[in-house]
Amino acid sequence: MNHVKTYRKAKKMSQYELAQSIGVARQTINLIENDKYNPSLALCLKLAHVLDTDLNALFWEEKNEN
Amino acid sequence: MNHVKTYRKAKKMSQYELAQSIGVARQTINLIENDKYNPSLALCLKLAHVLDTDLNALFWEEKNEN
DNA sequence: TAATATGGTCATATATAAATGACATTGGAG
DNA sequence: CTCCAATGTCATTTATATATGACCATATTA
Repeated sequence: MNHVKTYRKAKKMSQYELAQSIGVARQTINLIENDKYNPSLALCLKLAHVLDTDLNALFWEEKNEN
Repeated sequence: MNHVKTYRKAKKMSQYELAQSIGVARQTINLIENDKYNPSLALCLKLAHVLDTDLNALFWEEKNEN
């Protein structure tokens, strides 16, 4: 689970607006939010910038297996 | 510029060893280190875990445009 | 009722990440 | 110098990210 949807909602953007603002298709945003696949690093970086956050906030999950 | 090579050297691993440890080809590591392309998020996450670091440390560049 | 905005999903096509095998170069160790 | 490990790079193939167009469901508003 990533946190794209949470950050998008915080900016009050629709999937379409977010897609437009980073130059991808709306379906791409939808699939990413629903973990249907595996975005490229370049796309992750664009998302982080548009959503005023960073890679870790959007995509990093700490492992607590010690 | 990403910091994969720096973190790999810190772990004293070769490109081949790093590639083996995350299940990709050596060339893939080489291309990523030299910014020849655009790895997937899943691959970035594996790299971060194997190199005992996180996404921001490897791939995030702060923008200092204020 | 209809109309619109948003989100989820499908099928098809294209661009590119990644695999594979090969070869050249570099640097260190003998 | 030779030998070898590590790296850089090329060409080809395969898997998949992404684009595009479409359709459906839901909620809201006229």
